[in-house]
Amino acid sequence: MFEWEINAQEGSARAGTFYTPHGALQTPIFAPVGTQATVKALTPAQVEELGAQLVLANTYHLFLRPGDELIAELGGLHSFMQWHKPILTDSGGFQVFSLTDTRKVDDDGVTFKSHIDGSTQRLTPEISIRIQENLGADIIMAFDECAIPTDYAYSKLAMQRTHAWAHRCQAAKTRSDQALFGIVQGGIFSDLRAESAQTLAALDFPGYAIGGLSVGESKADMLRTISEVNQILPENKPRYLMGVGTPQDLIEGVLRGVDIFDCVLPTRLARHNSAMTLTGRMNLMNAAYARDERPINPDCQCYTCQHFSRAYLRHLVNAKEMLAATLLSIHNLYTLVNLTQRMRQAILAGEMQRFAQETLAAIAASQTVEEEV
RNA sequence: GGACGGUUACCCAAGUGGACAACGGGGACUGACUGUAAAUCAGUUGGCAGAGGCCUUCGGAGGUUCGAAUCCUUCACCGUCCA
Repeated sequence: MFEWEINAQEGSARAGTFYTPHGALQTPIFAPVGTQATVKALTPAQVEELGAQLVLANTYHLFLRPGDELIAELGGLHSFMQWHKPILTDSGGFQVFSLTDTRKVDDDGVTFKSHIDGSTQRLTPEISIRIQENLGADIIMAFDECAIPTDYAYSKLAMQRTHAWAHRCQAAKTRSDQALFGIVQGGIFSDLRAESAQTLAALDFPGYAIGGLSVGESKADMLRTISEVNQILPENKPRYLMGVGTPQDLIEGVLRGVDIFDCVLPTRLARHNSAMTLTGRMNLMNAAYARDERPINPDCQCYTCQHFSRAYLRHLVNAKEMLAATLLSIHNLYTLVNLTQRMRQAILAGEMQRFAQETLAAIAASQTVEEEV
């Protein structure tokens, strides 16, 4: 179980297969985020139809509501949410970072105020693992501390804590049918990232995540950090870049050896009326689309683009109809999932460099146009 | 025919002598969003100029006043009631 094979490699880019109890992941992949055991606005059938192989859910949210023990009692997350392909649960570490005002971190763990009812809650590596074992995902994440990536002193402290917690997560883990991934931290600092990657590599996880990026640092720092970390992480394990991202980020990530991505962007943008394309975003609220009969992207094969005009989508968005969120979520997720599928094909065919160059050039060209306007 | 009440920007609606280009909603327009406290948040919404600024507005016309969306006269239209 949790065997990882590299099917093809071109430069640092890899096409691989990761075997889990709920099926094999053909990487590179983009995983839709379903924080509360649902990819917002979509049925599992729709998520599957657009080509997603893996869905992410969240420890913190499901622990607070409806409770991990309840989900275990009901047969686990797969059965509960009726998603029968692989699931990854995040450890709650990111909430430590994002719930800035209501948390207290110490070496043992984190005390939170619940965003739902204000009650005081506690997460530690052991509690996070217990929750994730109750949820029953195929891939579970070590409990980590994410920090503001440009603060050296704090990044170092958070990194050290993350390492100690990674040990404790391994020790607390009891199920053998779940793969526990370690998370590299260290902000944008080369020495910290190197230390973090080496320390975690020595712990021999079945997979590794790069955390703490795309949270405010520059794009150059993010890309440099990904390269540095992946040079150290073992090649014979999958690598997961957490919380990324945009089409450009996915291409740049794959070029630097990333296998798995997740991001809320496609589904959030969809609910906020924006359609993603490889070359930019389209705000469907804009009056310019009122009479536009074209699909969002004439080259897109998704359900939304195969059936609906920009004019109709603009109407749905404008009228605040729920279907707008569904159709835009399908399109946005398809765009990223399809991009990772095309990158896999390109790597298998030995054409990834060319594909990346062409696509990145098109993205750069569209951004230049926007700046001139 | 008479008595009251009303007419404010795209719509609803506050304002009853100076702090009013005019509260607040809605609508419209625009922007942001990267391991989801997010179907959210922010900005603009009389015209002109790169800000201070200038010009034109509160049903129409006229008047009082240093000054009017606010007071007076009159006309128009809408509503309720009495003949």
